[in-house]
Amino acid sequence: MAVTIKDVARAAGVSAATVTRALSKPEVVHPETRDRVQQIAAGLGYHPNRAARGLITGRTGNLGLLVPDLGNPFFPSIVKGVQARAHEADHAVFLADTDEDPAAEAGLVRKLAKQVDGVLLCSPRMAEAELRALAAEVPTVLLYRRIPGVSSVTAEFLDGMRQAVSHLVALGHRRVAYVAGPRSSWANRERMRSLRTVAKQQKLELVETGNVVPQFEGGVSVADRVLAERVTAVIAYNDLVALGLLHRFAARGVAVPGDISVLGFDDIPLAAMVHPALTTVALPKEQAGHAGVDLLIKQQQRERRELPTQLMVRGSTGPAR
Amino acid sequence: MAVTIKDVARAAGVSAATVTRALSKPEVVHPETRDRVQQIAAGLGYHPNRAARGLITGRTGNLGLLVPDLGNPFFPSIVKGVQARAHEADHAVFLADTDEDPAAEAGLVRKLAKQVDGVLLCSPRMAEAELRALAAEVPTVLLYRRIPGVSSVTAEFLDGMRQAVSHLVALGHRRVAYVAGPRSSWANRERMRSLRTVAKQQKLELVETGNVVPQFEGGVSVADRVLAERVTAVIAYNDLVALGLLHRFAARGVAVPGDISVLGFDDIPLAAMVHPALTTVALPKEQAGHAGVDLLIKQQQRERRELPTQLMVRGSTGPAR
DNA sequence: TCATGATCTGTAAAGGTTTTCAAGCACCAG
DNA sequence: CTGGTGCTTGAAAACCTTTACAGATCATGA
Repeated sequence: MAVTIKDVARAAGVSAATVTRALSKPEVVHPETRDRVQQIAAGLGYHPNRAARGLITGRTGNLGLLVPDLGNPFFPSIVKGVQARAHEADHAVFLADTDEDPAAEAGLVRKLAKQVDGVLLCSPRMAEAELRALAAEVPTVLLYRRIPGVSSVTAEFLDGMRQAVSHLVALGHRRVAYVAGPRSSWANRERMRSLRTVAKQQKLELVETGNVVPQFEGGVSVADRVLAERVTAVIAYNDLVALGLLHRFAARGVAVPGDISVLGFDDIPLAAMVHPALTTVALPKEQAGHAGVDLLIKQQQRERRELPTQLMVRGSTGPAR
Repeated sequence: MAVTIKDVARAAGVSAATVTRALSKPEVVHPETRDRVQQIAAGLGYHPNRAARGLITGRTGNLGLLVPDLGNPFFPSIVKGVQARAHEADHAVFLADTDEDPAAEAGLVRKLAKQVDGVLLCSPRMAEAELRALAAEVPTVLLYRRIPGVSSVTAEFLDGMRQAVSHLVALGHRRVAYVAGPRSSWANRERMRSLRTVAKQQKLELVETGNVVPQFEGGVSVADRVLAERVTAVIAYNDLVALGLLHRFAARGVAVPGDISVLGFDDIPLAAMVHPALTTVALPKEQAGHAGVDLLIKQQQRERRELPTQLMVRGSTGPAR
């Protein structure tokens, strides 16, 4: 049913080898033959079977991409970026959603491993040792996580935090809360660390609450505790949590930014759509996807790329009360 | 480098055939041999190369999934559903984002075709004839589109619209606007048709505006035109457009639902997070993904499944002014 | 003891492609 | 006319599995 290289060969009156060459190394075959073969291949709608090709070349033209939760709009943006760049490079992408289950991650990767030239692991919660073992089996690029000896794409968290804190300090805030994300998350540890450093530098008093699930509900659940701390501003682990805070504040009649300023992290598309629009530290998402694919395709091992961040000032932050 | 069936065979002192059998048809090999082989395979971390297997069995264990825009939260939800069910059935999924480009769709599918057992086409904008041609080449299931002779999963749009309109009529609305989506979209045509039918039945005066891009910006761009129509309620093509309306209304100081009620379609996660929360017709998303995968895996041709819809009444609709 | 059958295992072919190697051919210089 | 060179092509092997077929072993019943 499917048209194979033999069909083309027969139709063109040449051998399979010539067909392959006409399509992938056009310069080595006689122009006349080449044109005829190409024409016939196109006419028959022939596309090489990539699985068969992969078997012999060792390169499948496929990439694997693991994300923890497509429900968080941060990740679809990354997927979009990966997807776009992979497509440009004529690669297809396998997607797997681990549903925030670290235990499932390694297994999923190993199952994919044979079918791909490499995998992009997005914010994996996996233990470092396991991650390292995995990276030894399959070419791996980490997105938004960094461990020694493995390629990664991250963002300048420290600089992002600095922008955020400077913004708050300039608005007169002296005591702010941080709503922490999952303890096992590298991103959370990194943000926390950056925030502590910057807060100390800028003499900002920090109140840490959490840890919450990195979702809307997490923000809702911690909002009242934040209010009880009598801070004038709150920085959330990510935008989804910030939106949860916003939601609960609105329900309780707490004015934003009048009574309290709210600052997020990620800059998901949503952040600009709500009222008040969320001030947030924008992380490169599609670009991270692009960079990750580039690293993988160029087979660059142990390469680190750190992309810039940008504070997006919107309506949810204002002068301290 | 990768461990193949031969490695296992050698280590176990048996032939490759026995290894295959020990793993996929355990009942036909001697218990003792079977256990030994299985143990060694596990120890070596052997996983059959699915590409090679696919070559001979004709089944790859892969599914293709095409979506128009991951930036619209409606689609990640579907992807999540597909992904989850596919994984249960031990299938991997190829994801492709066409970026709302109908021309790219067919090409993408054809490139994937050889590597998958079937494709899930989500809301394709492709012309019906082309879609039909494609379905003849690859087992195909349409998600949120219906054409004769091709399996599909859709939702009860008509019933959803009836719920929505009844809700508005009960609140005293007599004249409402509909913001239409892309003209080429089947979903838009379907919603439009349902709405017209229901509006006539319930004596609701309908003002049609649009067509807008099915995104936040689309809603923003048409909001003022909607206000100029002096309607007391507006139904948007989808939630993203509704959020755009909400945004622009808030910016202009138009009270929702005080001055105008807003009703969406889809029930994306976002809808419940904004203020006022969006009243919307919930479409099954993850379930649609599940159903689609089931149809594909069971190889059911020309099967139609229509899932129920549910009006979610939230804060954005209220009594007519 | 022999034939029969059941149970278990190995050999070889197949699937679609790429690549290595060698062969065929035309052309040129000697 | 001969040997060499360069271009173009085909045959065959290889990639990793699965499966049809046949062979081997063993026990059973006659």
